[in-house]
Amino acid sequence: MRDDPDDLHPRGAAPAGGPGQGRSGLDQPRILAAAVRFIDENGLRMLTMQRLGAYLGVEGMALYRYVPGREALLDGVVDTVVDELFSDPDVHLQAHAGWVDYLQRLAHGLRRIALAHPEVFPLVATRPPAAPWVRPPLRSLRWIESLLQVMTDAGFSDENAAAVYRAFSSFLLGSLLLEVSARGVETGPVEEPDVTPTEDLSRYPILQRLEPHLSVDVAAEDFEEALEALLDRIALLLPRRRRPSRLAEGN
Amino acid sequence: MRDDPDDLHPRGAAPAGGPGQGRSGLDQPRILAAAVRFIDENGLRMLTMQRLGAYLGVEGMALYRYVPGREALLDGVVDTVVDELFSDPDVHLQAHAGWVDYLQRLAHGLRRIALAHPEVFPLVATRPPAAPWVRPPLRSLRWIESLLQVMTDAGFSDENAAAVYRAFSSFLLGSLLLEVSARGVETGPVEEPDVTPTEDLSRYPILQRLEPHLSVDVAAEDFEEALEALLDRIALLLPRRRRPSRLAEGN
DNA sequence: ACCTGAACACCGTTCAAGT
DNA sequence: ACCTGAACACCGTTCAAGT
Repeated sequence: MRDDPDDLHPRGAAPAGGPGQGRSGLDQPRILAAAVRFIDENGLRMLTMQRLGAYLGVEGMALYRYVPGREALLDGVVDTVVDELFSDPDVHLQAHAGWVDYLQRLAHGLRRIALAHPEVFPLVATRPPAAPWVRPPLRSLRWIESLLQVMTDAGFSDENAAAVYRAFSSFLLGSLLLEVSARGVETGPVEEPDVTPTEDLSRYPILQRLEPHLSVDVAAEDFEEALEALLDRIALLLPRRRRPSRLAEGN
Repeated sequence: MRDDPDDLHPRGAAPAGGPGQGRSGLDQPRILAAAVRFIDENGLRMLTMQRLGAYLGVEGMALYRYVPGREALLDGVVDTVVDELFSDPDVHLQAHAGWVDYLQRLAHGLRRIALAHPEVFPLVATRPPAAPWVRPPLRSLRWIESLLQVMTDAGFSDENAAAVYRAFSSFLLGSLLLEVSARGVETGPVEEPDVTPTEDLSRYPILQRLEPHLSVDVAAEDFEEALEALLDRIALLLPRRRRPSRLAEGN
């Protein structure tokens, strides 16, 4: 995934930058933002070059002047959404009160993104990364650098910092994908009122009994608990010196 | 994951199937099995009705006699792959030596499936579940029932059994999707030898320094460790009575 | 400079027609 | 009973032509 925004709009040699550049004000960032909104509103399956064109008041072919093709468009959508982290006032590349605070803010920032764009997140989760050491969902070189920086500064070895990045990615990927996929089925695809209502549950008595417990939405609590458990586990990697006690505190 | 569309043929199989019901021996299970093999060999992006037809020695439209459409075909592919759990000699619905053994075998069974079908797994992870309480990747009612049965039999409350199912799903989803996506980029899409070799790493000094640690494949070890940590966390949910000590032991 | 019409190869899907 | 040819609506993509 490209992380260099300059690479994305290579408009060389500053053009006439006045208010009226082009009739429709088409533009790569504008197209990507429109694509994100389109997916949010209509679902990924509805996104087609021609429909996105119409959404922007233009024929589909016009987009090819700004985007190399559909695949690149999807990559751009993923980058656009992940880059919202940079404008999240509660998440900062630099300022933080220790690695625990940093990872907590980062995790919550990514959760906000996933919940704001539930139809986009599966794309964030499954698009093949650009390099083997880029792990979804934190697929931005700047953020990976930042995380590794914070962890090594906090006293983690290089190896452990890398392990933390992997474990953190795995946690976020699992938690958030599970949450958006559960949310997605609530507001599911508008189907005919199933003739076989929810499949025959009578063959699964335990499932039937626990159904209330399984249907209740405790995703937020689950996320907090799993995050705390992960942070505790990470803290155990620190050299013995002065490991912050993280058992039972109230965040 | 090939990108050039020539020569998409089954590796060893004769096009005409078994003893003759119908000329081509077409059949829903046979079509689904062929689809799985096709995706394994050519990647999900290459799967089209016409190519799958050709793969089976038939025109694409012939498939519509056995499968309602492409979406249903993909659902069937997911089910087919997950159902491999039933024929895994190391995983059993009933026989097991306690819940820890059960969850360990189940986790490793799903990991084997993910690694055997890395191109299918993203589908297992992201297809919208049929019901809100079905969580990927363990999206089989029989297995959900089995897991809940084992956990409640082991003394977990209904509520905790449900929480275990969610936490277990989240762990598997994150770990396995991360692993197959990393594996997928190793054997990535055959691209032109990037002119900008791996993007400009010089702007990310920590990333550059830790690159060896990030590139090394320790997915198996990471999986074991995260699984052990999860099992420890689950054990804490048990009533105080006689909780098996699970701190520091050799699997 | 920017957009559109027309064209091409391919897709999913339906259905009458063949065997 | 099972498969195919032909047809339809829609895709992604290219490119000459319009403005």
